[in-house]
Amino acid sequence: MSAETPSKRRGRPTVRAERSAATHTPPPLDERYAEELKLWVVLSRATAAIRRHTEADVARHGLSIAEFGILEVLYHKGPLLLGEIQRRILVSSGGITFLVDRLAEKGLVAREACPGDRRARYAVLTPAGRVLMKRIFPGHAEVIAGALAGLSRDERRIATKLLRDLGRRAAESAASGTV
Amino acid sequence: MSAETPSKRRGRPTVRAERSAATHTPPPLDERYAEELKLWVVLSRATAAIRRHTEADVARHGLSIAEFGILEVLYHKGPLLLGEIQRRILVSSGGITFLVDRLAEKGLVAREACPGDRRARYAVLTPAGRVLMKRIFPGHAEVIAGALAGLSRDERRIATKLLRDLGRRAAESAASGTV
DNA sequence: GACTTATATCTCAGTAGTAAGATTGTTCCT
DNA sequence: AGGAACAATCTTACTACTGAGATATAAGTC
Repeated sequence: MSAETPSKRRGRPTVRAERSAATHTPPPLDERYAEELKLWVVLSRATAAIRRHTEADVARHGLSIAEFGILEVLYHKGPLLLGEIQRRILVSSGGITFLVDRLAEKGLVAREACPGDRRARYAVLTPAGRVLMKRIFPGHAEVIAGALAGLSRDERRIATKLLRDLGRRAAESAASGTV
Repeated sequence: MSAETPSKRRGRPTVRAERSAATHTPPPLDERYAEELKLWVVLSRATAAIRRHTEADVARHGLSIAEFGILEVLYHKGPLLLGEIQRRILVSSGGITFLVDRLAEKGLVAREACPGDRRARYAVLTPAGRVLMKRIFPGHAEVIAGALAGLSRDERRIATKLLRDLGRRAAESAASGTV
């Protein structure tokens, strides 16, 4: 309910709004969960708005969010099995193969055999990948911090706690379905 | 940092973890924005977890989230111009055409001419669409409420306020790019 | 050691969505 | 009225990603 872009609405006769309102029979009373629905709306919207910031930032370097996510996790955690990355960045099994392929083509990531298990492959950052992350990660962190600047430090702390609880519980009650 | 699925890890020799940790040179100090990054992580994760609930629910009726979003906004607001829907559910201009086409094929939505402006089209719920929403919306609201049950009523209220502020500000500072 | 079950990744077909530009229509200005 | 500028939707080509199944490997059981 706050997504209305101001927009000069030049070519828009006012007939429309009236009509919109006029023929509408009021919704059946689903007031019961109004507050919950509202929370879900603001949660989705906030996430989408911030994601637009992060997408725009990584796009400047020719990366998608998912690609950047892989680079970031490798940058901070070191070599990881493809499946481990998959669980962290929440992408399908086919997706992780595809994404690592593409990062490999770009020369940012390489696959390495896993000594103890010949089914498994590690993804590792190449030197070029590491250099790239070193160069762009700090700016990315700044973009995120900027996008979160609508809250004070204390508010951010509270939000973090609430969202952690919320996410944990929601993930638990979602049965089975990761892949 | 909490996405590790427990998983019985039967076929997984322990060699791997050691190696992972061993060859990893510690990340350069990006402690500066650690709290902000954390908030962004829990925010994304919570949203993703809840979205999985909502997706699973609407999929039972053969709908995608975007399709459901259109039906819902029409259900609650009455006929709307395609552009208005687009701004509300945050999809590209091509996307809204595609989605309304598909809902029209399913017989849930129809296009109607706009009396005052022949470029514009209204989307309206067909009787079948209205019946469907009447039938499935309450259950959907319940699913959402259930997914949010990790927070108490007071916590939800606080979260709503914080997220509204956060989203508003983040949307403002994202220049231009809606389409 | 053969068999069953589980795991890790990959392949491939299909889907949902985006982005850029085309088309058609509207308003403003002279 | 004529033309410039702007707006709403649609078209088309493309991309990222999903999901089901395939392949190869591993571990536990008898």
